[in-house]
Amino acid sequence: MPATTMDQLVSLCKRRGFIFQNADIYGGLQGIYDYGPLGVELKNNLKAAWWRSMVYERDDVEGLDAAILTHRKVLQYSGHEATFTDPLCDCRKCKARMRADHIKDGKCPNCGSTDLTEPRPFNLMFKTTVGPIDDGSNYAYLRPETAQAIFTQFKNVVDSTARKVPFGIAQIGKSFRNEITPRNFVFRVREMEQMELEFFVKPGTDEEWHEKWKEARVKWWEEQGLKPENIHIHKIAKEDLAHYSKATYDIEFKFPHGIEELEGIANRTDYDLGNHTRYQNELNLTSHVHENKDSEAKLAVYDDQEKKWFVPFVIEPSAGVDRGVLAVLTEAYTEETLPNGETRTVLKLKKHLAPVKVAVIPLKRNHPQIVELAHQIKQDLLKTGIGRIMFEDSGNIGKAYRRHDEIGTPVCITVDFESIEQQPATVTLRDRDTMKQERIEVSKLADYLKQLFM
RNA sequence: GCGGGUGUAGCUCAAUGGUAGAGCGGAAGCUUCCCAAGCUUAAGACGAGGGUUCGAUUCCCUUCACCCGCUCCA
Repeated sequence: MPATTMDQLVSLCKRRGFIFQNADIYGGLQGIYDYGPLGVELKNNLKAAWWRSMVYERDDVEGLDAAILTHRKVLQYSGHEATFTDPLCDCRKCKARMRADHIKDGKCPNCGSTDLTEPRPFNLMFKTTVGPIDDGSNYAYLRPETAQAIFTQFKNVVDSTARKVPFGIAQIGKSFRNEITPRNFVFRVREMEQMELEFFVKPGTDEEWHEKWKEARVKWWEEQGLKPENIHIHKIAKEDLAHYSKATYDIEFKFPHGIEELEGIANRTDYDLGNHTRYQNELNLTSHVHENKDSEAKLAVYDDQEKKWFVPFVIEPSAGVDRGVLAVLTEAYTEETLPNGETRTVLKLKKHLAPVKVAVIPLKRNHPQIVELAHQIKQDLLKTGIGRIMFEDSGNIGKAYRRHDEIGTPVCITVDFESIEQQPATVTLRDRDTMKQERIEVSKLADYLKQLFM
């Protein structure tokens, strides 16, 4: 089977209502996309799976949903404001970062090396005015990552939950980056959604936890349907690390446009909590932090055994929701040739991700009794709580099946003449992947589906 | 941001300096209708703006978006 192309996915996404270009009718906004009727279901399902695995199934993680608008100081002390606003070059030799216009003759002013990166414009943060007066002084940022609020709320979460290290705080939400080149559909976008966990550990145990989280996250992506052979682990070279990171693993996936990052798992050390802390000198920080007289907090925990305060290290598994959706779609997209030569497009999504769980189809759409029974079955099955169940009466039965193959509906239920003529009433269940059918009593449907989907 | 390419209906494509045609899809209806069947009916497009021209979807300019490289990292 040929690899899925981006064009195939873009076309399917638009045709079936997964993802649309934002402001389409006005020409579109670069790097901004909207999720349509099926896209929102798929995305919600993916986020729910993450939340369940991160928060519900663990005993050491709490959730958070912080604001998008972000206090300037937060991003000043996080290091974002300094590194995200001007065209900058990095020296690969001494790791200094400098403004492009401070470089003379292509040499690093720090060490003289000529091994510099290309100038990169770092005006990556969106600003907006807060309050009615727009004189440029009252502004806030749209957060460039969800992580910072987890750090700034660290103490509130600890105080309100009595959590002890090791523990984590999970958050799903929108982030904004004014990317230079949005590209490759929803892979690189300016408004994105992240699923981030900041996991706080005792210094010294950080490397061990880093490994654990790497394994756990790969396993999770496999549970979302990504094939192991399409997943790669990439350890970031030291000279390429982000300003806050001691070590980073990328979980990469074979997207239609190439093998690229799906999730990053960084060891952020004590950099962030340290930077947002006022009394830094008392804490034996390992990171190089900026003096902070604006913060009122000591973002540290007390070690009862050693009788001293310490700043936890942070392991951060940070995944892109939009990239996740793209990856899952890429993997699920399948074109099969049927015996009669027809091509069948099937989205072989994992059941828990499928936007529509079950389609209920009347075999004949203008037969009142059949239609009524189909409606009734749909309403009854809704009570199972397995997710979206659709009443489907467009076209003929073959078209309905193909339509639901293409959007990944795992099960189609068809109400036919036998359903209304014989007792006990039965319907047919059709499996998306095998196209095989079986008859089942209507009274047993709910239990059957609950078992299948839960 | 730089270089290259693309832009015709929801999707895939066609034609043309004289204002557009198809397949599929979508809508309504008929058909005891189980894998894109058949029949009937109606709907639907030249990305946007400007210029040249008697006349532009076609030529030119600008712009917007997408794709491919450089870049990148959720």
